[in-house]
Amino acid sequence: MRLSRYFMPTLRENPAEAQIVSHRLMLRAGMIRQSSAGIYSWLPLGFRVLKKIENIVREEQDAAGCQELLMPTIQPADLWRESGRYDDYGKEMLRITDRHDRDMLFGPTNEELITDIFRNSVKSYRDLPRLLYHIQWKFRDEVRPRFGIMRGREFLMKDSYSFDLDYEGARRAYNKMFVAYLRTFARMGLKAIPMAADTGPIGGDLSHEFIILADTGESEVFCHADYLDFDPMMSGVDYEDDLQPVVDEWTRLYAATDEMHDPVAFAEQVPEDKALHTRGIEVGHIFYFGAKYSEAMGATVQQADGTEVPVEMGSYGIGVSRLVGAIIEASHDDAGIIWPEAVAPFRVGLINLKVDDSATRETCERLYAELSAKGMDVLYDDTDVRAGVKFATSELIGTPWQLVVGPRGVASGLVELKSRDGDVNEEISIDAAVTRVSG
RNA sequence: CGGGGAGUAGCUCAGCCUGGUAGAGCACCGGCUUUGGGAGCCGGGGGCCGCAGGUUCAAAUCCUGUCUCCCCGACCA
Repeated sequence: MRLSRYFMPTLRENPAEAQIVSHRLMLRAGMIRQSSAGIYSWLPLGFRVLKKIENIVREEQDAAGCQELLMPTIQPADLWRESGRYDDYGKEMLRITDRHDRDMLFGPTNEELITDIFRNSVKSYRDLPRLLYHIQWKFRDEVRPRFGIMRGREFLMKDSYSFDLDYEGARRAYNKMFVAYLRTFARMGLKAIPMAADTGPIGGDLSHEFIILADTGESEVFCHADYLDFDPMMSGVDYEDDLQPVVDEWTRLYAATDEMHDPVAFAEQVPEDKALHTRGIEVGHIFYFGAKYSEAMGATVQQADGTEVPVEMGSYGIGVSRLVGAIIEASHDDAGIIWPEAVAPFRVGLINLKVDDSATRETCERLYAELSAKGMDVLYDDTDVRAGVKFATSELIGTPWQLVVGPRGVASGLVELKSRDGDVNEEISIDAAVTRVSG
């Protein structure tokens, strides 16, 4: 993409309303614009990142045997009356009346809807288990939206739902999602730690929040420091295997958010030099809730012996839009965003330092063509502004690689290769640059 | 939902106390100069001063109401 043609309205100054770093940087980099409190438009740059994150989530869900569908944003109130949540949910639920005076709502989540779909179509234990998900916009009318995209009212969420005949089956589904989540966040360059979460009236130990550590996080967290050295990408996971050992390994050490924190257990289980007390951002939540909805809504299957039982269910969420902010919180510096490669809007920022110099321009055009031909996402800064502005913009939007082309280097066949994280900064030949960046 | 703050140009803000018909920097347009880290000079364009009502000869400024946004707290992916 040529920057001269790209819609990327950057801001030099910090908008007054943005307090935390991810919100500031997203506005400044031209990723989002606020429409109203907690509701945002995604501009091209932000949208690219959102899509990349969404696709990683999708690939890992698919790999775990979860099947994608798409449910509507607007739901009928009657389904929620069946589960009893229409009254329980309170003002967070955006209620709408259609022209026929029917009560509708903008879905904050989809348990009722998926249970309705399931009960209408599945009658036999032979059709179990099932694992379904969708990636859809949700709306929760938060009293006080804040932190930009991280705590908006409208947000993009991946939510999966499992259906099993019994607890053992539900546990297998839970474990699949547990492992899929570890891999999903790791692929985005995040260290997400599963932490014990409140299971509410259901009880048991099948609820975990996946938290990434960041000083600006909303929740206070306590965990064993060894988690930071764990490798979530255990090679060749087979989702048909028994995943319990993996889950056990990841839940062996102490990890809890403040609401589940037990200071005594923490002191007993974690040596002082390993005790980590910091803040975190919740990016995922997996939850087993048994027959809560299936019972209320009559989602039953017939067993081999002819008797009917309500299915055992669980739900598994990932805050897709929140992840955009969370990744920035976890990866930035004073100059701007430092994107992990997997989610970067562009892999390479190609900077032409002197657009009216023909040799420089030709080199840039050649690099742009060759990298594009290799399938690299390149943002080519072909605009006629001063070098300092280009560097500042490039660092603000945080492309992992920066290729700087100026007349001085071009004269000797060299360009400058820099990595946004500061690890690489060298002058190399044009051919070598293509190879290095494509690697 | 309780407490606090703010709405003036695309962005950051001054002007308001003490009413007299709208300003700066950045951004934008034109020109000249400059050109490896957010350039300089000259000339321009752009504002129902959030909205409604009131007081006054006169309101961005004073009064009342209202809407919106932000922050702290309680609540949540």
